[in-house]
Amino acid sequence: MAETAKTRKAAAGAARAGDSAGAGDSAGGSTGETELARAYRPGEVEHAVYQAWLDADVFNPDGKGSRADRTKQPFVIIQPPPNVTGSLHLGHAQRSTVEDVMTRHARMQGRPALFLPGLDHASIAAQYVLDKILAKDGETRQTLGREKYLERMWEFVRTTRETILSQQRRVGASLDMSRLRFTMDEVSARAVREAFLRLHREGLAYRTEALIHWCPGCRTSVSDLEVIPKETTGSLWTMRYHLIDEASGKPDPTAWIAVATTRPETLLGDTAVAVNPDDPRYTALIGRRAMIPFVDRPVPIISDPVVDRAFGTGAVKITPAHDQDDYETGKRHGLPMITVLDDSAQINENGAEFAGLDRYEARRRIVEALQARGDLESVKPHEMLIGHCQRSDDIVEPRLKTQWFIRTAPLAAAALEATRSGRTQILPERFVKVWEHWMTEMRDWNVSRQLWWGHRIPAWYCPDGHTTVTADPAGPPACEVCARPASELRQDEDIFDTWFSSGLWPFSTLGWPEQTPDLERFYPGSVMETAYDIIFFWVARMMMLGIHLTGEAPFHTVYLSGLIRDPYGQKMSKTKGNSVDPLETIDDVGADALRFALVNGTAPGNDSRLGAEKLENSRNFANKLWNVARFVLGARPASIPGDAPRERPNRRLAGPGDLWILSRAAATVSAVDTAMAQYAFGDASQILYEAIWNEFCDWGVELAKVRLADESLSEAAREATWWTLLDALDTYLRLLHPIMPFITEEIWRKLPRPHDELAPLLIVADWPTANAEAAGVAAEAEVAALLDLVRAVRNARSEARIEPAAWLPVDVYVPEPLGASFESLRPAIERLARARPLTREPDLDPIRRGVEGGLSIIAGEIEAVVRPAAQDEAQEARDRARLERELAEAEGMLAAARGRLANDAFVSKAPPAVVEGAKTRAAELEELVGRLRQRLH
RNA sequence: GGGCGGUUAGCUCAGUGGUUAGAGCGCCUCGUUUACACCGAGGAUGUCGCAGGUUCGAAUCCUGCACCGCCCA
Repeated sequence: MAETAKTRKAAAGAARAGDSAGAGDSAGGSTGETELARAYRPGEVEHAVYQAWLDADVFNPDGKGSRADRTKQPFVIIQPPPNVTGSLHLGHAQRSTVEDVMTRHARMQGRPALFLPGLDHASIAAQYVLDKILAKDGETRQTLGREKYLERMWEFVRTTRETILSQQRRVGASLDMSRLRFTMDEVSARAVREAFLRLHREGLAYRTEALIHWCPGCRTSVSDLEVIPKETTGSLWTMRYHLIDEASGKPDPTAWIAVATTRPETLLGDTAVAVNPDDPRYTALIGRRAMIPFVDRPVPIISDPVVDRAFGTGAVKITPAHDQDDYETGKRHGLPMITVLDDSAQINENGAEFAGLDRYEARRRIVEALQARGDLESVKPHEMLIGHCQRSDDIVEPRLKTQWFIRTAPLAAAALEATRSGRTQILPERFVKVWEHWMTEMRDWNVSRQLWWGHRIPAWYCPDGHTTVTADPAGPPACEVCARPASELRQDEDIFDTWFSSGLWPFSTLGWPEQTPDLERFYPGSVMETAYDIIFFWVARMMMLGIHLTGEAPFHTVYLSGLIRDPYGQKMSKTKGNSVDPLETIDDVGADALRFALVNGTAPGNDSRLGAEKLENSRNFANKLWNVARFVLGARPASIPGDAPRERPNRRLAGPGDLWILSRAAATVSAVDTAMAQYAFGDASQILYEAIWNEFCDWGVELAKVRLADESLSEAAREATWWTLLDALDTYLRLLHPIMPFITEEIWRKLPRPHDELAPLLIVADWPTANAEAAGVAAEAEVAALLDLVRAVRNARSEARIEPAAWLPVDVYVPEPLGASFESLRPAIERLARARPLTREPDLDPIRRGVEGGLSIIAGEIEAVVRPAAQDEAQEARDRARLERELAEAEGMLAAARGRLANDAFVSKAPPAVVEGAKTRAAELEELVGRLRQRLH
């Protein structure tokens, strides 16, 4: 690429062609002319900049444009793979941004930085979406059949995949696309098979019949986590089961036991009635039998301490095949387990005359029939929690199924140990408690899904019921128990829970189980960034499987992001219609503004709201940066040729304002470093916002303007000022680059480069180090004092309602050691305070005596008088009011300071530095109060 | 029921024991000083949810309470 070649030449010290031509070549003509557009137009910049990164091959840590130091610890973020079900929302954009900020920061620090992209097949979600699409054509999964259905899925996924990847590019994510992984590609598939094989061999994967959560809509089992309990008002029906007269073996029409239930239809599967052993009401009935209506099944009346005597009648029906508690009770008492619901939640053949009915239709008819028989005692409204499918919102039914499970106890213990020992750190820390609780309570993980889109479970069964598990995609050659040939074996119909492959993600993406160079080098990764709502779903599983299968925790830091909400605090969702499309936003305000808005004002783990206002503010910030760059580039002294390599500012020739700028920039570097080290990206963005806007633009540039235009200064001095602006701008661009990569890159490429700058692009340029020489120089405090003078004059003028354009005489007393700085900055102070003539008095008296008819200025130790052309009484009164207000404020603070110092406890117990500070403070206030009083006398 | 978080300016939010509690937006006054009106100058606005406690000192730490939200059962 032309730009790269050119800058390399420049780096070698050779003269190069003008910036504008070089930039124009690669910026798609947007910057063909030397001048920058008046306003920043992201649409004209972003594509070209992204292309420049791609062309330079800098996203790949080993790419030809990479400047990574291979001896440094790599920085690795494996991106949480978005679902291929549709398009990305703001939450994705937020996460991509945060991940990208970290990656870019590490890259600029010279570390090999890998930000690995991926996509998740999301079985259940994808099938849910595709089924809806198919339904429009009157098709269903079943009518198409497995093979055709999967063809359609791959077709669907090809399109969404492109959408998602292009969105990632628009956001500016510096993903290494050469390492893109999909959870359904062969590398991932191999990892899934191998992981399962190992777990099975170790007895950590087992197959058993157990009660699982069944979603009739999705026609699959789902894990505990995918069931969302919802508060619902249902009914509590109390019905009578007639006792069996053991003599005749028939139900006694006059004797019954009343049981209460919220799901009458399950009575078809009842195999017992249970009471509490300590419940005197029922002691006599224990051991007798009751008749289940409609199915005419005699069942025992058993006693079990789990029965809550206070619930309903104190006697409960037991349906082991359709209720979690009953299942446990059934196992304890050896009760038969009768399934009465089929896959679609219709009553099956065990349901007598109700067979074939939907569960709720069956419920209605059963209640009617009970009432007709006189066996319905009562119906009451009942508040309860009902489990809904996370995906389809159908009411989930507990059902018996033979499924594969992962034994989680040993895995969870190891994961817990990793966080407790500090090998993996969870941020923010408050989530540790949640994590620990979850990890200690976890139940075995049901991984079978009766779906088609996903990794087929690599288990084969022979007619004798033996199980053979293999990692060979072709299947086993024969049953490993009885050696029956492959032709007689049948593969498990089910697929794995998507989170099973997701749990392998940190290493399957790097080629595991093969010991690839990537795995060797990039595993374990650095940071896992994700939203806190999938800490259990995903982080837990990555930790468990990662530690178990690789022996190492998959990352050293888990950074949990908050959720993005709309301006009213609502979760964004497409169905609510309040979701914000990241691409539309980028079209509106640019990717950088979106990124800034997503990071600014956020703290790790805290939800944040995003609305038009914030986006606008961010856009304005981008524009501000653009314009200050425009100014700086346009202010180049004529004595510096356009293609001159950059020089470090000459500190001996620089003015106090210049030193102030450099000092502030150095302080910003330190502050940003501190924030970045704590993952406080919101802080970093705020620090930069304030440094660039409130310091550099509002004061630094304004001071520099005056010097640049000052013909009385030497050419070299003016050049030093300009190089100072460039130096500071360069520092700010570097610091801001991780958050706002496009605009900073675009501006940076227009800056003259120093001879020793080796980076062709900002993205691979060095992260700044705080310049110790520049930090905290004495000039900074002196300039700050003089800027206070300017502020005080402006304030007084404004409060006195003097027209801003008027130039007014100002007499000022400036004590030492501020004199030299004052003289040096005099032209700037004149201009910024609209003070002319600005007369420096050698001592205070003439100032104080001359107050009559003027505005009194007290700025620290500097005092001044502003003389309006013709001061009227009203103006004088306003000025007096201002001073009185200032006096009252100062007196209040002085009283507080004195009070503190009068307190012996404070003086004796507070750290000496604090006491010292308070003394200084009190003295200053005393002084100020004295001055104000004098002015007001 | 258990846990976590929140409650700070009109709104949205920063603020991990130390001067006078901040920002953006909004509000008021003023402004074509060519970097920027996507701007500039100036200004007003707070019982830091409530009640106790610890401390020389509390928005910040502790206890309790209220309200809002989330997670888990």
